Amino acid sequence: MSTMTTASPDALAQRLADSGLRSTPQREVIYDVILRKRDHPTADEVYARVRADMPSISLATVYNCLETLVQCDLVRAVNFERAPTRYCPNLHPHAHFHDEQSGSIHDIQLPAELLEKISSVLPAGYDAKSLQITFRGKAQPAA
Amino acid sequence: MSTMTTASPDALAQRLADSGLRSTPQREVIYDVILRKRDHPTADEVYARVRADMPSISLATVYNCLETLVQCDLVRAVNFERAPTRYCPNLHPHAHFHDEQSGSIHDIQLPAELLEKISSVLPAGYDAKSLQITFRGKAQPAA
DNA sequence: GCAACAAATTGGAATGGTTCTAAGTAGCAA
DNA sequence: TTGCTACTTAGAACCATTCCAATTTGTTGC
Repeated sequence: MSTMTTASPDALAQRLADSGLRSTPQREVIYDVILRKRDHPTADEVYARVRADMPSISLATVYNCLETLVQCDLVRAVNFERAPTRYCPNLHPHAHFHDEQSGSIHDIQLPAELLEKISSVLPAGYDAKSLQITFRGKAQPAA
Repeated sequence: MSTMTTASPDALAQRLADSGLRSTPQREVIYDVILRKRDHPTADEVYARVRADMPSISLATVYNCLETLVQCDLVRAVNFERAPTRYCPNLHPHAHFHDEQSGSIHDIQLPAELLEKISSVLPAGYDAKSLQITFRGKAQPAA
């Protein structure tokens, strides 16, 4: 199926190959760690999780691999304020809700219809390649 | 008139007083510099502009004063990716368009109706205090 | 399998925007 | 004045990230 947007673990080698890159143990474990727990870890958090499986990995490699995964469109990098970059395995278009109390990030589904409406506010001559929508506030844990 | 959202230069002293803060020459000149040229300068750019009027000011003070102005809701701080924070004198709700070629930021007016629609996608329990919308792409200079 | 080349990883140093700190200055209150 | 507090200042510290130079790993052609 060619239209899937959430890649399976195997997709990694393929995507890398498509870009002329190699599938390495480091890239595999990092990708795996991000898919396993579908939250929004920072590079440091990824580093911590990966070291459980691969204690010898370096932080520089974590940064390098995350950058590679972002280039290959396998994960997305998101920034909130000036906090450390977070990495997001959700490749569908969506907004983020940043909970100020807990610091946690929640994905917010966006209807395609709304995305169109938002893009349509751009004046002529503006060609948007990407759109980032971030809410900030209080989120009560869902019952 | 109590509903104006773009403050006049005089509003500075009032707003500061409301928060129990003093109006200082440094705060005045920084606020003035930001209102004068309505773009999205970084702290460094503000520092450069302010030094024309007040050569002895320090960068730390520029950061301090900008922070104060943000607290008093006289300017807004906006972040793009991990680039230096920019300061925005436009207090109306609006989106930003980040032109990848020139690096410049353009304000995009948002209809109130659209803002409501966007906020309405939040599930129950999510209480958003602020909303940031950023486009990224190519902008042709308007004719 | 081996040489040769390219890609990837590594630790540590460097970078750069921002914040912190401790000292000095300035304005207000008794 | 004497104090008190707010504010400014220079420089050090911070910290996420990137850079660098050296090594390791993988791949390709023989």
